[in-house]
Amino acid sequence: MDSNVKEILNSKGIKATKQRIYLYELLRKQDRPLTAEDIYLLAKNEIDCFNLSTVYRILDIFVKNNIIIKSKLDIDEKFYFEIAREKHRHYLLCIYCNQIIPLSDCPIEKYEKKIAKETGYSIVDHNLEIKGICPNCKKRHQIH
Amino acid sequence: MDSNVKEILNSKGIKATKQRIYLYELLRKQDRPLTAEDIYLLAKNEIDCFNLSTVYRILDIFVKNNIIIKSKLDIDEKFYFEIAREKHRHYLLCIYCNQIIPLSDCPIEKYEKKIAKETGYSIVDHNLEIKGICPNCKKRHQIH
DNA sequence: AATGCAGATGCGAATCATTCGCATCTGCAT
DNA sequence: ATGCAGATGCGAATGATTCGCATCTGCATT
Repeated sequence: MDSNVKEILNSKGIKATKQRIYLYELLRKQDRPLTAEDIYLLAKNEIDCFNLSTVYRILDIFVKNNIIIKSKLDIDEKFYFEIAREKHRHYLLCIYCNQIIPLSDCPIEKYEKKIAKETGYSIVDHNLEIKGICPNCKKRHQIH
Repeated sequence: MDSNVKEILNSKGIKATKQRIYLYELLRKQDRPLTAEDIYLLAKNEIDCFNLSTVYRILDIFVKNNIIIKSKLDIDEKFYFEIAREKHRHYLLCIYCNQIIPLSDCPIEKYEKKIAKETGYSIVDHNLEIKGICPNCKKRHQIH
C-alpha cells in the first residue's frame, strides 16, 4: 500500500516524502471534505512532527496535480479538500450540526448544456451544495 | 425614493442612517453580487466619509433582516453580497476574467424533493454556481 | 426647535485562515 | 556513502473580517 502510493506520487513527478505519503493515504480514507486544519490534527495524532504550513503546501501540490479537489462549503470561511474521484460529488450539509453527507448523483449535467447554448460560454465545472436539517437535529429542535 | 428606503428600514426596526440608506440603494442597483470592499469603494466615490468597518456592520444587519444575501463564489476567498429577490438566482462565472452573469432559472427544485426523501433531511436552501469560459476569453485564449 | 440617549459610526487594533522567507533537513540519483 | 534540489519546520507576514472604544447622530420626548 505504502509503496503503491510512492509510485503514484513519483509517476506524477512528486517526491514521495513521509508527509506526502501519509496525507495521501489519510485523504483517500475520508468520506467527506476536510479543512487543512482537520487534516493537520488527524495527521498530528499519528506522526507528531507535522507542520501546518507543510500540510498547506502538500495540499496545494496535490490540487495542482489533480489528486485532490479544493472547494468551499457554505458553512464557514475555510477551504475544504477531498480526494479526486472518477465521478465528482456534491454534499448535503446540516445547518445545525454541520454534518456533511455525500449525495448519490448530480442533477445538472443536462442543465449545463442548456446554459452553454444560451450564453455562449464553454462550461468547465460547477458547484452545488444542498443545505438542510438532518433527522437528529429536527428531533432535537422540534422541527417537523 | 430616499424616504421610501427610510420607511422600509424603519419598518424592520433598523435606524435609517445616511450610510444605511446609501448602501441599500447601491445594493438595489446591482445586477451581480459584490464584495464588501467593492461596495465600500463604490460608496466612497459618492460619500467620502464611509468606513469599511461600517460597511461590514451594515451588511451584517441587512443579512440578518433578509434584505440582502451573503454568499461565497468559487473564484476567490471573499464573501459576496446581493439584494434579496423574490426568486433566488444562480450565477455563471468566467474562470479567466471573473465576469459574473445571472442565470435565467434554477434547475434543482425537483432534485431537492428527491434528496429530502432519500435522506430524511428537511431541505432549506441550496447553492449552485456554474463555471465556464466566456466568449471573449475563448477568443483571447484561442479556446474553441 | 432643543435635548437626551440608545444605538451607529470611525478608527485602529485584533483575529483567523492561509501564505511566505529562510535556515535546516531528506529523498533519491550518482 | 555523498551531494544537492527540493521539502520541511518555524515564525513572521498577509488579507479579509471583526472588535473595542471614544465620538457622533437619528429620533422620541418635551
